[in-house]
Amino acid sequence: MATTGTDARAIPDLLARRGLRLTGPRRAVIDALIEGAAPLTVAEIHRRLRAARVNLVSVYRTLRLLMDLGFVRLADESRGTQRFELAEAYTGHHHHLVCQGCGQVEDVEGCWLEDKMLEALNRRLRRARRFRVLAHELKLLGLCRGCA
Amino acid sequence: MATTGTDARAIPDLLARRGLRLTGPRRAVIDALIEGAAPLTVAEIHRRLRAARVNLVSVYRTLRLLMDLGFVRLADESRGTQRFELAEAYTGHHHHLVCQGCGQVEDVEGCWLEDKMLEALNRRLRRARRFRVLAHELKLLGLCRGCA
DNA sequence: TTCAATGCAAAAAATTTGCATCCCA
DNA sequence: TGGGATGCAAATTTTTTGCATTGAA
Repeated sequence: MATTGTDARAIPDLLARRGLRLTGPRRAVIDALIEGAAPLTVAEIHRRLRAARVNLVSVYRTLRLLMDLGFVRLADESRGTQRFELAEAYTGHHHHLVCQGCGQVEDVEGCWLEDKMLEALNRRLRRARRFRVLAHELKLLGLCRGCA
Repeated sequence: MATTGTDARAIPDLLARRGLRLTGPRRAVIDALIEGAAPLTVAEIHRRLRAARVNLVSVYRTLRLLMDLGFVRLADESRGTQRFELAEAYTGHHHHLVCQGCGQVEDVEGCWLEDKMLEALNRRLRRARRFRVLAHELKLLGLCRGCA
């Protein structure tokens, strides 16, 4: 996981400051996202939390909450199931390597898209399509070590 | 839809040439993908086919078949449900505008990523991560006309 | 005519909701 | 202690599978 940006370990405090309760399941889900080195599915998070005996439904509910608060985002799911990761404020801007063999997703730090190109593209889409670009995602598809 | 590349109307013939049967549901799904100006969900395709009385299961099975044959690809689903579009051989290389308001997906023709940048990136990932890049997807997230 | 393809029903997988109980603030 | 959060069960939604029937070649 890219480690630029704010420290995600502050998220529990931010939750508390908003008047929300800091419970075991919530701490556990946040920890799993911090420790996970890449976007995780609900099932993967739940599996990592089996020691904490957290209910699957609580994983779903906590992720929804963290999404609504902007701490977590949906990192594009490559086959059917959704994958979640910390918001870019915590991970830093990065992109994804998606293995077409096993479906695993890895992060790649940084961004290779040139600002000038992005600006020109945004202007053009704003004018020609009336679409306002707010963010971008680049996904590199291919084969990982194991699947090559 | 970008219209560079081979004519997708040849797909039925290609199916037949492979010894597969050209049935009503298959023609209908292919037509829907050709006429649809952007990646479509199974539900959207099924809705467009209600006049032809095609079973939902046949939509799923036909899409799977077309995927396996390389005529169709999974265009990244932005929220839960998968979206399908014709392979790049038929649509031409393009990227997607995804509205964060309504979830609708539009195509943008062409590619603004520079070849040199892509090549450098591929070399670097091959060396540093042993990941072999075969394709890329760029998604521009924002707000469409209606949702702005 | 024949066997692949379809439709219907039902199973499986993924996600959400209702409600009684629990426990953080 | 009170009300938000959890867990369990059950409902929804999305996708897949089994099997008898149909229809394209």
